[in-house]
Amino acid sequence: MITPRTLKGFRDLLPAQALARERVLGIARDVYRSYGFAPIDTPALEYLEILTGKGSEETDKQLYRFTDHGGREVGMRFDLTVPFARFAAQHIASLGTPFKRYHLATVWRGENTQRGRYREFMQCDFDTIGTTSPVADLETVLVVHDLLVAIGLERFTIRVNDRRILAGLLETLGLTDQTTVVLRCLDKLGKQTPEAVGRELASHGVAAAAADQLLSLSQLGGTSAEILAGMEPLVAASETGRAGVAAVSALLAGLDAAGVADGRVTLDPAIARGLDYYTGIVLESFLDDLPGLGSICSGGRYDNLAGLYTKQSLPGVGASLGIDRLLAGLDELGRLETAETPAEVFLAQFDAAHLGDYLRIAAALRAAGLAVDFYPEPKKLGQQLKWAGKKGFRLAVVIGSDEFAAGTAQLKQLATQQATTIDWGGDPERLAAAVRAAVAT
RNA sequence: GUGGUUGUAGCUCAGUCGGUUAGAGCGUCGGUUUGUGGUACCGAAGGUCGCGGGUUCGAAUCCCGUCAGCCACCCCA
Repeated sequence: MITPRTLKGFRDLLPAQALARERVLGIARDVYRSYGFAPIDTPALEYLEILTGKGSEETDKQLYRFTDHGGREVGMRFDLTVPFARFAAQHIASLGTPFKRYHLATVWRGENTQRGRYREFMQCDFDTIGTTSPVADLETVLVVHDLLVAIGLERFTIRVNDRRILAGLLETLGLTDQTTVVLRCLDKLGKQTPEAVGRELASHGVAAAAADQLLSLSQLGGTSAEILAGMEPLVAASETGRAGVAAVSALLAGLDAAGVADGRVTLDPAIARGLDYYTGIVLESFLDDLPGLGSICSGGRYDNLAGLYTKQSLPGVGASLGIDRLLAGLDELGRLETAETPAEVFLAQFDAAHLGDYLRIAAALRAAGLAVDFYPEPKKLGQQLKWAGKKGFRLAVVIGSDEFAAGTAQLKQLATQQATTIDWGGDPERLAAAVRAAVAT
């Protein structure tokens, strides 16, 4: 006998979990579409050379890779952005720019697992390429905001920053070639003390005076206006830095103009992002109640990514919802729905002699747009109802020989056990209309 | 990948200094006069004690390995 089991970091989803995931996927799809993003798909496997060296050394290590039966070096995608860059470079001639796409798909990373951190998980990406317009940056943040609101989150914060601000300071300090290292160090400020980060910077050869300036930039606090004011003198000597500050300032103003509530999006100079390819604005999103979970939706502007595959300039900006991490967080917060059925209506099989009537009724209900589960056995009604209640149906339709004779039906709200009797006179369409009204309440 | 920690019925756990057929609650299934569920009563099923070795007369209990979960590092969704 072979032990049934799954690989480390790979999971089965039971109906309740799969329903929750599909629900959020549907929301993401709807929000992305509402901004005009179009769906695409790409293969799970790519030539290894497409995937390596694009994210960072770390992602190269985490890449699932193998040699296929034809001797090709193959990798499994570890995110959706790098495959998209390849996709864009390959198809841009027929796509035209600007091009907006979304992509909901599974990715794989061979790293160590933890809560909300798996080796196989889904991402919900959306990106706009072919434009450097600040409007695209603004729209990216708006989409993330709308998405988190549509999911039903109330307590979340989107933190934004612009990499050019730090890049400007690094330029001023003559540390441009150490950008990646410095970014990684500063990214830890949420978890480590400034002193510890300062020591780590020093260990990488950053002079104390320079480290002080970097830390003071990253630790700027207060209102967005105060943070912006604090940034200006630090980057005044750098055109790049000034551009970054201006971009963030314009972004915040745009969000305000778009009606985004105060506090939903905050300027956080410490947000830097580990991936090498970001060049402009960066954003991360956190559940206020679970800061330790990490970012559930992150992104930014990357103006050089597609340059690895084409000479054509393809700037891009976008973000990605980590749906499995989000669901792990919602589960921990007790915010996941427990229904194990996608159907709202339970049709009891009361009297086997009326099987044909039940089938006609079920068909009429389905034709009316309702999802209906008809119980397959004429079991004791109590048992059928108990089963229906556990599965999470909203409404039970109970029609026995008495009801058939009288042309009535009992509609029972399973959550409250409240039952009402309606007349349908043997007309399945009338019954369907009544059931639809009952489900809607 | 490195370090730490945990692993007993579907779930949450108990198992005393290693000692005979491993327990509880919840859940599940059946029943409590053949038309109505979440409360009550009765009964039942369900465990290779993660897996594999070792020590021992004897191991769920000790040792080693391995797999998996969690935590930190790392990195990120």
